[in-house]
Amino acid sequence: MEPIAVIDFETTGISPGQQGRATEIAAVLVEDGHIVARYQSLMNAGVSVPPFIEALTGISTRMLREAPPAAQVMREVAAFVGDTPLVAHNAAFDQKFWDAELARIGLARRQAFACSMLLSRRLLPDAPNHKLGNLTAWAQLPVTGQAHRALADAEMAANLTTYLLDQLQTRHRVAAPTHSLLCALQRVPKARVGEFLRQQPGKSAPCRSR
DNA sequence: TGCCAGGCCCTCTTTAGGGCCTT
Repeated sequence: MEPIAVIDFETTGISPGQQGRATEIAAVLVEDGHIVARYQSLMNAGVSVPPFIEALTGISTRMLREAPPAAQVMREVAAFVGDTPLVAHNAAFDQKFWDAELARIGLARRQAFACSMLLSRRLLPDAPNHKLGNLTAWAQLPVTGQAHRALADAEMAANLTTYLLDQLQTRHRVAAPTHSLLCALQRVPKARVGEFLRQQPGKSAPCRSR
């Protein structure tokens, strides 16, 4: 599969705007199932961190005061990612902040987002739920650090995405899944996932027992 | 004044409602 960039934001709220700004971002580049590069930074958008968010993330207003400006961080992470296709867990959330923070510095997103949460709902229906931390534990993937910090969550989402790609290849015998396939799969109604996967071209031969 | 995210997904649904998931 082509390289992908998995990103994760920490923010002051649930939606961009006056009450919602990014406080931290991480991006990891994944090639051939391995994380090959990492970017992580707190960012100072001139906002205060609500007590609930500080308790959740450990990120305080004082930490942000000492962080580089949000505009500088977004320019750096946008350059780090380039045109690499994007992935995030519950990508609708991260996409909103990615687009909003880029717009503040006059930039626009150039690539599509795939969502590891929508994909896990389709490919891991037996999981007890689809929270990132719980999926990581359920699939016995590595614990990458403190949950609700951007780099740890981005690495967990990257590991989960690699796991989902492995499921596509070994369980569903899709020979060469692409980011475009992930974007299409996440929009397929759950009841039609099996039919969709059976129709994929380039499937490898069925496994034969010895 | 009152509201305050929003798309996905399931079901005791479809002329709707509520939980999930992200911070």
